[in-house]
Amino acid sequence: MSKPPSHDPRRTLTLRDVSEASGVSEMTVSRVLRNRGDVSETTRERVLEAARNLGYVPNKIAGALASQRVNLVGVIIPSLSNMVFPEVMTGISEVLEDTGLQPVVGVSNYLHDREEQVIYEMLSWRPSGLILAGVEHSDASRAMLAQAGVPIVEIMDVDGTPVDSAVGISHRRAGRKMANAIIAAGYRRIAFLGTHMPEQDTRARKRLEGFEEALAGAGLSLVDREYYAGGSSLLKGREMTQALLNRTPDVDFLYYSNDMIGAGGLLHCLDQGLDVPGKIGLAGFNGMELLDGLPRQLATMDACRLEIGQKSAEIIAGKRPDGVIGGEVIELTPTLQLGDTIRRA
Amino acid sequence: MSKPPSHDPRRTLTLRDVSEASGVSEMTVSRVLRNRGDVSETTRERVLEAARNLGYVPNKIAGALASQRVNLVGVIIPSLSNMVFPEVMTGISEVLEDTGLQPVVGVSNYLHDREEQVIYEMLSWRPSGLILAGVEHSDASRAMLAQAGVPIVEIMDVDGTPVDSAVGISHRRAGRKMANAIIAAGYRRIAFLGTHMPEQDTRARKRLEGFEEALAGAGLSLVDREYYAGGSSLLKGREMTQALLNRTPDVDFLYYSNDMIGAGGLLHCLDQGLDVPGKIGLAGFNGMELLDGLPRQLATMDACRLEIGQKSAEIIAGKRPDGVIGGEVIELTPTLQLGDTIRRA
DNA sequence: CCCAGGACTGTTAGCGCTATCAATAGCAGA
DNA sequence: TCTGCTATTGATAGCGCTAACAGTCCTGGG
Repeated sequence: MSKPPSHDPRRTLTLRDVSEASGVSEMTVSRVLRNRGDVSETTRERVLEAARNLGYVPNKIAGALASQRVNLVGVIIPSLSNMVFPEVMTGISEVLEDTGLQPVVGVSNYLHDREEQVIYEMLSWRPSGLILAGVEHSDASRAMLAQAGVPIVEIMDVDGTPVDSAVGISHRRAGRKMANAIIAAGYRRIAFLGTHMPEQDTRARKRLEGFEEALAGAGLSLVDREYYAGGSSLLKGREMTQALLNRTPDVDFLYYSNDMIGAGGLLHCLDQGLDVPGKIGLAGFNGMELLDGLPRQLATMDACRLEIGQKSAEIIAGKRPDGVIGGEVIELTPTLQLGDTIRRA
Repeated sequence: MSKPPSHDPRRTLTLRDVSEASGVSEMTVSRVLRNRGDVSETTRERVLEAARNLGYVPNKIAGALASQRVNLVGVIIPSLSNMVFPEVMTGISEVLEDTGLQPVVGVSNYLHDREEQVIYEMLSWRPSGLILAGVEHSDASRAMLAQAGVPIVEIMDVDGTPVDSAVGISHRRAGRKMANAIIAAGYRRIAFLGTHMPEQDTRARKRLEGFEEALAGAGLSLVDREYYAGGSSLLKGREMTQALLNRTPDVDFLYYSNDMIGAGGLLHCLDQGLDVPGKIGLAGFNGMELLDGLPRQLATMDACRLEIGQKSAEIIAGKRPDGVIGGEVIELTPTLQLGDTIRRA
């Protein structure tokens, strides 16, 4: 295609190489490559051709240092395999796409220590903003975030005090809402199945807390609970459900901490020929579209993942309509989908 | 906790601030913070305390520019919602964890143009290496990669000519293997259901090509095919399967391009009371553990995702046992799992 | 008591790019 | 012709950090 580069191939190219090849100053090359400032059309073309021929790729490290601007936005999530987060990412990318900002993903594995490291690592690249899941962080993390001097958006959860901005839902309220719907449908012997969550998944815990609160309000309490560790899958859901049903055969509702294990439970119940939702109801959390094709539609609650991603990115990009600068808390309202696993009035 | 910082809070902290606060030179601070070179224990502690009090976070941009070293590894994948890639990421992170390298994810949305942009963007940060999915790239992309001067690993697929190293499976061979198993089980009227993949998913296409090759070798050809666009889900699988069965009721095997739609198809067939695998067999691709709890285990083929991630990271980290430097091609062999949806001899 | 050598700390130059301002040219209006 | 602008290009000075080398001080052997 293009002429082979004439420079020493071992050395990496710099602006100077392009400048020499095109006969203008480095500054002019820089202007052309960034599309900034006035450059005559002829010069522009000459420079672009030289850059193309050489195969020059700018060094953003130097550029960022000189300009004190970095077009990166750090996104810190607990896990990639959770499927919730890829969808949030989609929302983020969507919005950032036409802002010149680029998301950079870090994974904390639900560990606060690990999160702290990732925050430190990210901040050391001086990103234009940081989006991170949850409002619970180590003291050191909060201190770093508060000092960072860039917009910080905590997502997924608004039950707590954010460092700066926050976008999410109230998981406590979500739990209450689900509980109320279940109670309203006449279920009384309700059990919970979910992550073993000492510190792990705070949001699941908050949902459960809200759930139990609402039960208590109706004079009820959980008749049994079953925890598991590790990734969620259909199989896990089946196993847990079987275990629980063996132990407490007379439950009439199974509340799962997420749709995946809920779906597993549903399959198990159907296999057993149980009357769903007549004798036993089920509900999960998350509104996983993925699972739409199951024999029955699992009752669930949408966590507004896409919207959370979008709104958080808008905050970072300074795109919020009202021109607010920081400290904004956006609470979204999850919709309850009764599906086919909670009986209707 | 710590004393409030005494510097102007608007300005971001630099080494100099820590140096002044601790009464040593910037260089010594740098040494302490990077844990490099000899520093007396007392000095070290003094510096660390000063840094902690101030809440100093090093500027890696400056550091990278000065040292010409960047501890970042670019990973470019087509999509996060595919579930295949998160698992690859897990393998990568696992290996990079104790090398001081940090993965940075970019998403190409299965578009070569977009991929080219992401490659350019990533290379402009001068990462220590690049891992990217597939061996098909635009000419410009290949040129950039070849010039980059850092290890490049193309993953998932080895049917093609990699720029540098590659780790993956032969999708063509995988398709053939599956076809042969299906033929051996006595199925004859075989249909394909999968992504509408003009350019989209090259690997799915290669599998199909291999599949059809093997059919042809046995004097067979696909009796029907059904394509879809968009993300895969159980529901999509159901719909496609229904459409295909309506059109061609006498098929005896359904070969899906991935497990998710395969699972949807399986649910549909079971709903319809079809005799699986007696009258009709099904197979997918990917070995999604996620789906393990389905009523029947779908026949599938493991794509070695975790291992691909690990091996590719090892190459970047220079950890390959044999000390090979580059240009290594590692072909992994996917295992066929017959599950419950291909009849046994 | 002197000096080699180790342990520790400091000084000097950039890394490759961009912000800023200066310089030059070209051209219309006074 | 001179002035005042605009359009275009260049020169200079860092951005915050680290590599490389240059001390400085102290210790033990001769």
